[in-house]
Amino acid sequence: MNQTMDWQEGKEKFLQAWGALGSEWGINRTMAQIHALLMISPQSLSADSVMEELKISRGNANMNIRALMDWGLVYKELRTGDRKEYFIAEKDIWKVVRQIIINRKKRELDPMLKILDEISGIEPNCPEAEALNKTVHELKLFSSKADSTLEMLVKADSNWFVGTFMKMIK
Amino acid sequence: MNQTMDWQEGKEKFLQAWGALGSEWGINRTMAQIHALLMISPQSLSADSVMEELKISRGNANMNIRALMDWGLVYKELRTGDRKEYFIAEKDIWKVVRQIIINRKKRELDPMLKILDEISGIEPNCPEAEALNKTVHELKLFSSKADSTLEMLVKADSNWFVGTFMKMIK
DNA sequence: AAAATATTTCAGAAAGTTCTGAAATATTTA
DNA sequence: TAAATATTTCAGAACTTTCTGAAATATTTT
Repeated sequence: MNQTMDWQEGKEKFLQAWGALGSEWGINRTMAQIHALLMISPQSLSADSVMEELKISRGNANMNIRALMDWGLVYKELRTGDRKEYFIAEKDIWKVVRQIIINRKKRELDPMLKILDEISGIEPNCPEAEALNKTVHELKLFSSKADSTLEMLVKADSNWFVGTFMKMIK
Repeated sequence: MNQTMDWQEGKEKFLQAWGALGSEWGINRTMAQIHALLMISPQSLSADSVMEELKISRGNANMNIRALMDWGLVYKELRTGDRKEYFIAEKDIWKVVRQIIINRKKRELDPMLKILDEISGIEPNCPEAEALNKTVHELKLFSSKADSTLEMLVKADSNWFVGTFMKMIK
């Protein structure tokens, strides 16, 4: 019989999968797993709960929760009459993706555009220099387009995206 | 005086920048640098030239050139009367990006969709299970959309993309 | 078929990253 | 202000990834 998966097993699979995906994206495994755990938690969790659920040390939990907050993917939540801090993840997947785009764009695309500018305009006095110039020029065009596309995606809200953009590709 | 950068210096900056960008994307530094080197070379290069230019070992060069060929970003070129193999990079940046999308989609998005399907339909008999179901459901919707968007981008050719898509965001 | 040359493989070394756990610091309560 | 509790930091350990270089394999020439 096609026995339905139970919650515990589903949760574990999900944490695993999200952690693996994270590593492929240069986000570390634990950071991705903490994010996943918070995404599927109905309540906010304390650092201790995170440590226990994922079997990780206090230092590790602290560092990665902090990083998630820096990325704007996790918020602190204070409960009155409780000294601990609790953490809650952004659950709107579109907002999550948007935060990630913003962060990566800042870290990667912007520096790349800067360097391409610096390399522009080398004296084309040999085939090598010409080839370099050509590649740099094309990359600049492409990056600027990518840049404005991402800018647009970041500014657009979820509904606009689903409505307008998705209609286009039907 | 605003002295223009010379070719050697520009090349080095470019190789550095591309290598760094690669590591942020889970592509290893050397692989990215070999790709960059081939992108800005007017001629195809032998493994030996790559080794010498980037100061890397034969094994390293071989492994990463191989990986680049697997990704469809670099091709082998044979010269008549020469026993060595020469390598040349895909220089159309749009094709490069397309290959990368294809590869990453296969490695990441497809497995994620598969796992989300497996986790679907857990008995919602507690708030935890409900929250998991909700997250999984939303991720599935989002991933399918991302999937078809990428499918479209992959099928579209460069000109279509620049014309239609870019006009839309003006 | 032997010599010359080119390519691939892979074990161990080097480099890079992530994690632990205990100490330091900060904050709240009594 | 001292004790209790919570959070942060960070040196070294554990783990992961990447690289080297020499040996094995493959290919071409004589």
